[in-house]
Amino acid sequence: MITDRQKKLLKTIVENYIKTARPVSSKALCKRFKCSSATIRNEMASLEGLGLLQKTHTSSGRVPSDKGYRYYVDNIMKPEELSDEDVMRLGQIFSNNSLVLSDAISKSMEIVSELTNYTAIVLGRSSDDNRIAKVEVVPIDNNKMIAIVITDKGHVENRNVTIPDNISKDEVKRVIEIIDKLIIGVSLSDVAKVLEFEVKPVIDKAVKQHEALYNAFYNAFSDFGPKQSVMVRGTSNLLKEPEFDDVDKIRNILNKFDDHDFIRNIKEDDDGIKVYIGSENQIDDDISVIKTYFYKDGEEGTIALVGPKRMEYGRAEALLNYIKENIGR
Amino acid sequence: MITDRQKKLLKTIVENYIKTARPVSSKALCKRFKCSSATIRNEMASLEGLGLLQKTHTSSGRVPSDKGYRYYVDNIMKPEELSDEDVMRLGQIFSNNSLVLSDAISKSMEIVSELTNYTAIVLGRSSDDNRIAKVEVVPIDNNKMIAIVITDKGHVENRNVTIPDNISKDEVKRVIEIIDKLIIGVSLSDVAKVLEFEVKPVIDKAVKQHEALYNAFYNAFSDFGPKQSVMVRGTSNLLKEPEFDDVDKIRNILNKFDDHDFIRNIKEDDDGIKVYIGSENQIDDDISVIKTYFYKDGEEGTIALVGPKRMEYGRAEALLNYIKENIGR
DNA sequence: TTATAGCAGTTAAGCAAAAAGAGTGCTAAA
DNA sequence: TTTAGCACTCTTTTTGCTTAACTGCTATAA
Repeated sequence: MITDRQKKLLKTIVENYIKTARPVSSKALCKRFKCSSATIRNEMASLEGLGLLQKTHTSSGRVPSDKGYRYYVDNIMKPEELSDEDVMRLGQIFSNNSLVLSDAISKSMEIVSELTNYTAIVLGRSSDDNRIAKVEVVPIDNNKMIAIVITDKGHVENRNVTIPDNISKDEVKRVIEIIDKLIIGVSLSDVAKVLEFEVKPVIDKAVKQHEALYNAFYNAFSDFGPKQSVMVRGTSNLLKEPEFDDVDKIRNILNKFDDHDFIRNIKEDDDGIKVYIGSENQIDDDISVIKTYFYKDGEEGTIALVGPKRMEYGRAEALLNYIKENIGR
Repeated sequence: MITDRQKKLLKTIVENYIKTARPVSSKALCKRFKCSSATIRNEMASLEGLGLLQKTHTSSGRVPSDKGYRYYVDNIMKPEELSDEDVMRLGQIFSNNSLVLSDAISKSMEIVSELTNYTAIVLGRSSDDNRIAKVEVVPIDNNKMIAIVITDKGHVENRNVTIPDNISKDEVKRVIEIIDKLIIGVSLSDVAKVLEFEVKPVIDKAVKQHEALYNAFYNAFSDFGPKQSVMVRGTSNLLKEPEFDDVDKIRNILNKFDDHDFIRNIKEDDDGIKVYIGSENQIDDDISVIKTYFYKDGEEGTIALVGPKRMEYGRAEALLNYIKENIGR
């Protein structure tokens, strides 16, 4: 078990290290603990024995281990209040309610990245409970139409439809009517299936140039599935931190940020705010990721902050929490 | 004036340096020029006198100066043919014609970034010749509607409209009818003005709760102006090049990439393919930018590649050219 | 003129040794 | 349980030295 004094010591070391990025020496803590450096050293040795602290080399000061950060996050850290400035900056975004949800989230996370110097990630997709409420087809010229699909949750997608030559307007109109009738109420992820197995047979019977026309619409509509949008902002902020002063480390991290397949894996399904410290995430041993799931109006996804392991966990959590709550209005 | 042999020498040095990233020594060129290193040294000294070559230190081999690269790009380099692989990778994108134009451009530039290891930038906006062709308003629930605006060029934008409480459906309907009637044919950048000076007076007269309703729609519609979308992809690719092995340099460059206001300034209005070498661009002295303007169907913008000054200019130009031509179909 | 061989001079880069500084662990005493 | 003191360890910085890679220049040959 860990004593109260050890707990306080761990807290002080973690917070000191978060602030300064330098190993914390026993001497530096004498005043605060009103005892000699030797006493502190004894306690530090105990904490190291428990695996909560570590040294960067034999004669260095102490640094929290991953386990130490974990203990700090789980047992010591208290929820933090946002500063007035933080609230003010973010409030502006959410008070503008003509913004589409995904834009509001992106913008607010951009601001959080600025405020914290961490990298902000937003993963979004339309959730499976989006059902097609309306299909609108607008002709642009003889060969081109815009197909717009609106779901019951207010999600909008649009695609180009290229109409092959030598097809009468009537036939096009008939195809649109057929699709419109059969596709209303279908979930976005089922559109391709419904087109193939329910719409196609009807078109085959009712329309002359059925093959070409069907294909034109199928191409446009078949990819409404669960595409995930990816936003990564403020990568350079993160690199200002002193632990990222090594070219290879930077390259490695930026490679991951550039790899959208990798970033998509950051997806979080847990509704709480989760912290992944150092080796607990796949980015880098010096990095922590804090993230949470969100859902609103047929749009779901993950918001995440990527910072140094020396992250201000309390503040990061408060910021994510604020955004999450504002997403839910 | 520059002699033929000097021209050939400059060409060899530039291309050699582009390949190896190491200063080119006189000795290394003996074989190719069938003469002694001393002869090469004399010629190198002349080229240095003309400002086309420079040394990294007194006893180093030669490296092209900015002026040297410029001479190479303007007078020596020949247009390059794309390799079959390049064409194949890019062709896939443009053969899929249900992709919205902006997606096709983004995707193809992403691929170019992969192929070249340079950073790809796409700046896009709807051009001023987009006129509103259709306004569609879809109710989602009692308080929320989605307003969709489609232009004659096929551009689609959507916004949330939050309807204040205690307003009858009839009034909402009337407002939509008024807006729809007056806004058709208006250019996107004039929407805010038209709403204020033409639509508002009509609504004021015809509708009871005019103030609140007008504001709801104005908020949604007032920002259709020239917003510029920004895409930056493959930043980490660029950093693989050996000249970016310095942490401060990397930080400086990434800072610029993260700063979307800065990136927007990369905008190019010239229809040709332009090269900005080293100090000619604002990013970094070791960087070159190659870019061009594009326009298609009411969408305009800039595509750019950011690479080391040691860029394969011919190939980069060919790639941009290919994409530009395919945008124009 | 133009090209070449030879040589002195310059610089970067790598390596080892030395010196300084920051902290620790351990022991013995309070 | 706490503390003072001291030996020890490791990092960081500085310095000098050596090697290798080039160049510029000069004198000579074609």
